[in-house]
Amino acid sequence: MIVSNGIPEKKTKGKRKIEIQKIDKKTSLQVSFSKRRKGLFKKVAKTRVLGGTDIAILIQSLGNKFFTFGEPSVESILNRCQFLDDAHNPVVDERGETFEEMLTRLRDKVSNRTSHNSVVDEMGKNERKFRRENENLEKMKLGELGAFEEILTGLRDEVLNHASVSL
Amino acid sequence: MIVSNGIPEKKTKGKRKIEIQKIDKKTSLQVSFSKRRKGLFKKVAKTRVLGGTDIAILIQSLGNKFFTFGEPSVESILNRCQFLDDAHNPVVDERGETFEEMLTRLRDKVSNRTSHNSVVDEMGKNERKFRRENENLEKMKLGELGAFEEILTGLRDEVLNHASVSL
DNA sequence: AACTATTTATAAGA
DNA sequence: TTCTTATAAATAGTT
Repeated sequence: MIVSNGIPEKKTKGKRKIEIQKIDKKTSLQVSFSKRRKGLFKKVAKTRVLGGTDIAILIQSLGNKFFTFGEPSVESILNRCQFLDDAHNPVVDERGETFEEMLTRLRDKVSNRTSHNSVVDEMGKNERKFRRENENLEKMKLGELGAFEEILTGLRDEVLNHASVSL
Repeated sequence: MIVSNGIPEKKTKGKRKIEIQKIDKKTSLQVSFSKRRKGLFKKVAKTRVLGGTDIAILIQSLGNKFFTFGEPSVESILNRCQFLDDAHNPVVDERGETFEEMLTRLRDKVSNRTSHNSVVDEMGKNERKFRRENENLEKMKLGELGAFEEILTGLRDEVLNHASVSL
């Protein structure tokens, strides 16, 4: 900084305090967004490491463009949130079951209703495939899993009924 | 700040530059996370206003506790993202199908593979139930729906195979 | 949780 | 959009 006459010459006014309020001028808005988005993503990345946490962030800009950032991925974090209610407590259905409990019951129900393990195995295989291919079974909410269970068993019952055989 | 002998006495070492890396000490980690989470949420709120955007952020802490923040709401922003891929374009699968197209094909496929309309009806009934109870079928991405289709048809094929009948 | 020296982010300007 | 720079804002280490 150049000093003359004992008075510091300031090349710019530098950063100044601003009110946090809507910016009317469109170009200013876009500049502000661009800068702050960059800073925000940077801070998210740092906070993730320093806080030992996983973070997902999704921004929808004025032009409806989406900017997302997540580690390990936005998807994986959203998936983990699926079984939490708004108060971040584990979701249970009307039976008071958690997700894992319901999965176990579904398996038991199917295995008890037939001696043909192949059917159970196939369900398991498909379930694993479903899980593996989509990494998203956990995303199904309890209500969805209940409906899923009904579809599977309902379909099986219907098919067996029309085939007129007993497995 | 107290000054004696022309030398400023520094009460603390102040903020110091740190490496962005995993913090081993648990208490330090928690303090760092707590401070940064607060700062991050504050910045999200400011960026939202100054950038004229909608933002959702989800943090899963080490203790698996979730912290979320979103305006207008986390849910609403996630919903808007549901059918966009990572490049934020509409999702289509390897067939080039959209969600609705795949739904239609699934129905046709099932109805063409059997003369027993009851099976189709049952699937439709369950599907409607699935849709109605969860308001969430639309939420399933194409990949999930494909796997869902495979589970249904795979299970049916397996059952029919073991029942040794042809519908 | 509070303090504060310092780092980091950024508003305005170019 | 990118660079600069003075300043505002956040925060690491300490108490």
